[in-house]
Amino acid sequence: MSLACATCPVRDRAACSVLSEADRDTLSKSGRHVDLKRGDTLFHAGDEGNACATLLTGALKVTRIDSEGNERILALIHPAGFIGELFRPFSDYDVVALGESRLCLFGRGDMENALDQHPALARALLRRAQEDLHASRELLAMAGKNSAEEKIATLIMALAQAASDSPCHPAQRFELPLTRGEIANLLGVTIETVSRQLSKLEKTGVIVKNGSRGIEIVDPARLRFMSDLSS
Amino acid sequence: MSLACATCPVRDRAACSVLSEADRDTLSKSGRHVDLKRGDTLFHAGDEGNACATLLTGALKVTRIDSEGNERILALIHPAGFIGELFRPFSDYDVVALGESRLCLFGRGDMENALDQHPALARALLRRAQEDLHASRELLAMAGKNSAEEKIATLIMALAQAASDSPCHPAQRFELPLTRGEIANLLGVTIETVSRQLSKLEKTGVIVKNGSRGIEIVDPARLRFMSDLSS
DNA sequence: CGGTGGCTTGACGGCGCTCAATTCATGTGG
DNA sequence: CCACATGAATTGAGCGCCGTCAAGCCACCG
Repeated sequence: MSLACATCPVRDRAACSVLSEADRDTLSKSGRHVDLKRGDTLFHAGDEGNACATLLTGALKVTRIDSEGNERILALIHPAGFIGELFRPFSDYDVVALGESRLCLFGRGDMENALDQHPALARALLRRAQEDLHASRELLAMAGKNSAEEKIATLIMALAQAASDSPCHPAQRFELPLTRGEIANLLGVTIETVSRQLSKLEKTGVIVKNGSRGIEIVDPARLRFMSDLSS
Repeated sequence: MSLACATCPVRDRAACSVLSEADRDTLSKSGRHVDLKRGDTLFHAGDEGNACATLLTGALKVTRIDSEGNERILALIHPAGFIGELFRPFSDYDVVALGESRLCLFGRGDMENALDQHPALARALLRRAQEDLHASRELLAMAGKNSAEEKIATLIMALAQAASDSPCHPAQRFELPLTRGEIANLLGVTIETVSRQLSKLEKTGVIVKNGSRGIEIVDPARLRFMSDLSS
């Protein structure tokens, strides 16, 4: 079952884009597509990590259950992202779809073989891993901000950026891939605080809410000022 | 100037440990040792990232200055850790020594050549990157905990673990590599809160303070309970 | 129609931030 | 060796943001 790399929505950005046409076709023979809907689990914490995947469309969350039984969201995965701990016997996290998502799934062994045969692929994955690390540190910086207002503003900017097709400026209107509870969890605040902050942003004319998930950014400058990103 | 890999303190754990004796010697010819003392900067944010390094002894912090001019600590590097963004034109973070530290420094070009010639090295670096990612997510989980008590307890456990030579159990006595201000910064609380929490831990008989940096863990079980790590 | 899950809004109290004073540790010059 | 300066750490007092608890709203669905 060969994959249609030619029509892949992330063919220019995913790790496999560094391979030649021929090599990519070879690798594609060992992969397959997987479709998930919101709430579907791709990997369970504790499973043996014998698969990895590239996200084509949709969004995923990486979570862990802490000792009190609370879910903690530790990362978001966007299209072209790579998931899979190649070097641990077990995966440490749950990976769950936040919406309709399509992935390109590979067996661990196949991927490891491909890594050995194609140094360029190893470098591409290394690059991805460093980008993930960067993203995680961004998240850490966001979680460390003192006020809830700052956290929410920063997250909205980041999600608007991710929802945009242009890498340079954020989408003006978009749908939050996360519920209030997930936002709260990610930022380390409560649902009520998230809800209040969003209401305040709407009342002060910075955003407009469309239903519970839709966001329209009315005053990007002020939003950016509130989040004051250096990056 | 060849490096003495044979006596390297992290020769079994660093990325280069996957190389054969001969290959490691070849790589070592292009590297050199660097010694830093507390406060010395290894990389500046904005510098062109044309070097990378493995930490042999000591500890480093990875920081960024936010738009308000406050330092934010985003990661700690312990011996055998690898530093260097191989795929970005500029480094995004400052990397500063927390104490007397020794590193093994390589030029970016040399390292990239080595990566292409030795797939095993690329895989080792990929593994390290995933470990860094894991550590960053641990930090994120810690920063997201609600109470300051939990954060401090978790950090002390983690630092005790890092200070121990045994991978399974924490050191009973050790020196904090961080000042109160750095701890506060890392955890997203204030200096005063850190100080108060440490005093409370001492008053309740969980730890004993030796000077401003020394920590002795008297009741590891209670400390672990307070931090309730699942990992 | 009632039930369910997600979201919003309000009232209240506590944890931690702010501001401020004091103590401690360290190094420097007389 | 002491006096002093300097910076870090500790401790206290007061207040504000946000967490907790609770009630109500909205959309969707059986």
